[in-house]
Amino acid sequence: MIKPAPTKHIHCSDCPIRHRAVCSYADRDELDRLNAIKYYKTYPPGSEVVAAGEESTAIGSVVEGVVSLSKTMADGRRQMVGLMFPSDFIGRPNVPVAPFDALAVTEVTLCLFPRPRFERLMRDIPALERRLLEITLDELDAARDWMLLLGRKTAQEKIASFLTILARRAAAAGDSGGSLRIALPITREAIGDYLGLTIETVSRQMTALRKAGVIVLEDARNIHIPDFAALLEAAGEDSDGGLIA
Amino acid sequence: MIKPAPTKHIHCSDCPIRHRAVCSYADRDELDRLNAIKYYKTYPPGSEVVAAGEESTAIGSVVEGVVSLSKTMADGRRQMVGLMFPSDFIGRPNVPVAPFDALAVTEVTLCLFPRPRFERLMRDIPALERRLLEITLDELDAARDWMLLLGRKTAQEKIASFLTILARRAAAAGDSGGSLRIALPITREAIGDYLGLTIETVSRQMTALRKAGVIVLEDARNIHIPDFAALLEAAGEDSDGGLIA
DNA sequence: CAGCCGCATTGACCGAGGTCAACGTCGGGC
DNA sequence: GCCCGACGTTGACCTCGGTCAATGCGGCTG
Repeated sequence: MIKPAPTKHIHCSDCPIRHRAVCSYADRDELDRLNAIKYYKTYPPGSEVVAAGEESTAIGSVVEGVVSLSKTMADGRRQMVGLMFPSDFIGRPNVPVAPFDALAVTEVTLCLFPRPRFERLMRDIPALERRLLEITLDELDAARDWMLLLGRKTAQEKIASFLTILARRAAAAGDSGGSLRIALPITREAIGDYLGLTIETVSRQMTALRKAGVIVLEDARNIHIPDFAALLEAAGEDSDGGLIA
Repeated sequence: MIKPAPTKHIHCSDCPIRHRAVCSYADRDELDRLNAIKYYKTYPPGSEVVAAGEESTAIGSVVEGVVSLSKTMADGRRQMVGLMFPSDFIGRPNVPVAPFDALAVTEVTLCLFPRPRFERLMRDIPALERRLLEITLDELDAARDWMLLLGRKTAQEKIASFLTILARRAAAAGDSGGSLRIALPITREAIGDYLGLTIETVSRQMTALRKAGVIVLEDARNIHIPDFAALLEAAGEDSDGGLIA
């Protein structure tokens, strides 16, 4: 059994991203073992990573692209329940059957570990399990914010909130420095599924925010934000939270 | 350091409930140590367990009563993001400041552990951490179902879904055997906060379900369900899921 | 017992957002 | 270049659920 060591980030030697779950512990030998058994897989945009109810044989993280997790009702109504960006972790340990669809929104590359192997490592390495708990708790927090958005915010507040999330993510990814620009990775339909709205309402509220001067639409997929505080205001959020908060 | 043992449920000797997180590992000595440092605290109905943004000094589980977790916007709009029943775990390890209000809905008794002590034990006992990961993953799944409900279901489907959740919980708690009766633990206002609706809409849709014969209102807080399949149908859920599913 | 307060129900009305349909725009293939 | 299909925008209309207000219904206290 591996002795737990103080958590510390280390890059997998041959991997383009730092896996949030897998690479944040300090045992070098284990890292090498992990590197040996992982593999990459690429999905074209729009393709299915796993379908709801299907058995998923691998667990891993997003290297490049965007993956949406969504639930669909019998009559076709759909709600997105997760939007995963590079370094996000996908797959539920110990439960092989997926409770939602995972779709490649853009072209996607995943870094995957065979499920049984990953689960055994998780059992052997407490630090890995600890990291996974952290990630899951973060996701639960995000899910709860999302519930407030879905249950109580107006269409315009939903759109503005969505944009603040993307803006913060872009800022955190190091795109800060220049003026604030957001590249929307997803279609209006996917935004609607994310926010519990129709495409028409998404479109109308984007126009409304543009006319109010809160956002500038360079084109349909690229947005400039002249005043982040105004966007926060429109999102109905406590104005004290800055761009990084 | 404690050797991880196969997960097995053991009752804390002097505790009326089986703590999902704390008591599901097999080391007897550790259990005794845990028992030694826990304490009980009771809250009157309507009182605050912790307020959003406040530091929470303890972590533990519900022994008796119901606790709601909810987020509030600046203008007073509120969305419930969790409803905790006996044996549910409350408090986020490693993050001392609560991101939501926790309110005692009924009279509530909690079984608590001082935060620093609990966190140290978590680090020492991998099985405890593993159990907590399981719990958090379950809550995340529930949160995602809840998102589908908030984002895409009609008012009537929301009410019916809420009743199926309570019915399943009641059945799982061993109330099965007789005919299906639900005792609503919360007010119409709290139901509205749970479902993203107003009290008036909650009331109207309850009436509508009653007139449709799906439910029978014994009084405002006690509901009889003559046909669970009909309720599932009204909830817009895949009919294949039975009462226990 | 009266009076009151908190909770629930019901009705009348209205508006935010869904629905249906037309149109614009862009990009890729023949 | 032309056509076609995917994506996005805009308009007209309607419906579901929110808002405001009145009423009912116990339970509790003076």
